[in-house]
Amino acid sequence: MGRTADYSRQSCSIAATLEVIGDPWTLLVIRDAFQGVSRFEQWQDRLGLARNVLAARLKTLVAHGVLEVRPYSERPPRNEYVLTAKGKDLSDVLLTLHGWGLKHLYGEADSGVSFTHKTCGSELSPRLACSCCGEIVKRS
Amino acid sequence: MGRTADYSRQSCSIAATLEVIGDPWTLLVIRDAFQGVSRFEQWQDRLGLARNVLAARLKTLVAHGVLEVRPYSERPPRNEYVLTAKGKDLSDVLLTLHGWGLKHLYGEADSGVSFTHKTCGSELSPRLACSCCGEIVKRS
DNA sequence: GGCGGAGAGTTCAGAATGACAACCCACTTG
DNA sequence: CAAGTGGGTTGTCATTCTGAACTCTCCGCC
Repeated sequence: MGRTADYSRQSCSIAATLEVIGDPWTLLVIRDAFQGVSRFEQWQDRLGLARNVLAARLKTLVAHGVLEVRPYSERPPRNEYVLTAKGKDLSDVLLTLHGWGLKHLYGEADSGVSFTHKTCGSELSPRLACSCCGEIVKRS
Repeated sequence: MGRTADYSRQSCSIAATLEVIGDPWTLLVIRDAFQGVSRFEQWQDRLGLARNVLAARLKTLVAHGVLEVRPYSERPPRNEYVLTAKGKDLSDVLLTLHGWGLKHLYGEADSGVSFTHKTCGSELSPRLACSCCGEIVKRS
């Protein structure tokens, strides 16, 4: 479902990740999930995407263990979708995308969403650090 | 071109970033660019995507300033595509995606590609740090 | 000089998705 | 009891992707 592209022969964890979150709208669904959205109608209102596409995206995210279905009413059947631990780990991806967009697309301003680093209080502009030695990573 | 989805009304730097790199194949094109691929035929061989789609992706990446065209032959006209500074800044995005896939999809092994942190020599498993205070970011 | 081949695309037809709108079902509220 | 709400499903139509063939320009070779 989703993308027509078939990344399967890549055997690469980047391709594998894109297999999960690379469909159109998927990362925005996850972004909104981080902002507390958990119901069908809320996503539909905020994103304005087609309902069948949203239903399909939620289904595959659940299938991949990124979201979890949590029924909050039996009759009529009503579901909430909440991030699993696996899903919450995608915060890094979102923050990195946000950081790049902020730097290169919005000229450090006016980004719509923003994240603040609670510990130091500044607008978060993330860098990658090596989990082994803690040093900020530079590319060669 | 690419995705049918229209993110434009989102006014969010995540959506804006996805507008640039969210099309199918685009991030894999960039991944290969980091691994030294710079010519049409090389991408086509490695990714196995349709030639017209590759042509379209290269064109929009150039239009967005992620790649730069560099002719290396006048007659016949032959172009190379190389990452700009803006494009190179996407390394963080790739590394983050890689890290997530490694952790959640491949169980810390067998990822196809790998990145090594030159300074400390270990397999890189990146964390986000606050560029202001250097602390590893935790989400709330 | 003519032939085959490489590189970088472009141009089709046909298949698979995504978009949009309408519809359905089970309550709930006025 | 009629209208509204949440959460979808179904259907049709437009767009995109795929795959394969075709172009164009040069290069090397016999």
